[in-house]
Amino acid sequence: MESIGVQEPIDHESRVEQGDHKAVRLWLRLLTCTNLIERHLRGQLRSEFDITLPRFDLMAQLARESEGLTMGDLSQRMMVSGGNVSGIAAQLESEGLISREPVQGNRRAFCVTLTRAGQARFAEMAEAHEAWVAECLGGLSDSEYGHMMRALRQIKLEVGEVER
Amino acid sequence: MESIGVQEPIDHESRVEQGDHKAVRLWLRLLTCTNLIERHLRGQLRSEFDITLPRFDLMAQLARESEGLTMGDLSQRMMVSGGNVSGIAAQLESEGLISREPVQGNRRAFCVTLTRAGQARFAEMAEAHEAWVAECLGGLSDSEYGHMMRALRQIKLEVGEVER
DNA sequence: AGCAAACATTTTATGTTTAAAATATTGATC
DNA sequence: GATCAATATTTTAAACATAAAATGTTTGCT
Repeated sequence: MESIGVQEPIDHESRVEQGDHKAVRLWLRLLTCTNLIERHLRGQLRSEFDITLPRFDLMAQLARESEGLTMGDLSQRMMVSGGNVSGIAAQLESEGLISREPVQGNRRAFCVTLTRAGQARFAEMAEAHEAWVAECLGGLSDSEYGHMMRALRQIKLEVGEVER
Repeated sequence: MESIGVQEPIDHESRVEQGDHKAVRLWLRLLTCTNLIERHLRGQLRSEFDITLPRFDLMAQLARESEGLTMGDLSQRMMVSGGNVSGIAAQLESEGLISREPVQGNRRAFCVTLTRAGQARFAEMAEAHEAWVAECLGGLSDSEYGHMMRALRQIKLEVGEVER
């Protein structure tokens, strides 16, 4: 095991110099935080359930839609490329956690759903996942939570504008 | 959770339940936001300077340390694995943007620095980068900015505790 | 019907990222 | 001074990610 950054955590954010702008400082802190949590969740999923974050993510999307989703839907919701979804889905299918069946009336598309085994497996994982996230983010007050949610919504809108 | 009584009050149960959902919602929003910005910056760096985000990040770490950094320092500060830094540094070195020289007194380590060309190149990119970040995050009020910075610092601490 | 454009997915090539094993060096201890 | 653990880096294998080309399918248009 390599165990990076286990000791004294020197990261993006703590090395920022005074000359850097407010926005950059916020961005680096945002990035650091997200990376830390993502790394933690990835490690937990791996050690507890021997699954990767992208595979968990795909299953989570399906768990919200009992009717199933097409590959394209998954690509959109997971915000990754179609080719990527193909690969991840192929693995989950080979493990028997999802199934891909033809859609009647459209022979281009597949309808992807969780198998019975996939549902059971996901239920276990989701409970643990929720607890891990709560450990990381549960310490915020209601007010802090509200501020964060509002600010993030605004940021999301602004990035959308910029991309246009 | 403590769960002292045999019959748990419904509102306590549901409060916990709700709290957990809250944390997950915040996490998903945080992740989405960060990914959106990261994707934007990655695209801009690619189209404007034909460089990837990890390469830019490595150069940014070096730009802050005129004395240079070892590969291990870089790994820690970039929060990526050592093997990853090896690959990225090899590319930047072959492009003449960084140099890696032996450290006197420690034949294991390398001292990595920006070359003259690397400094010039980074200066250009950093200016554009700051503007792109400001486009995404500059719309927040001072108060919102402060709330975000405080909340993120707390989250960072909590994740650190959890990892221990 | 014929044909072109759009759609849904997979394949391919390339590159990033990680974990783990491998290599080599250093320092401490006996 | 021999040995062993810690350190610094590279290499390897597997998973993930993207863009772009390829493969089929559907729809609309004439």
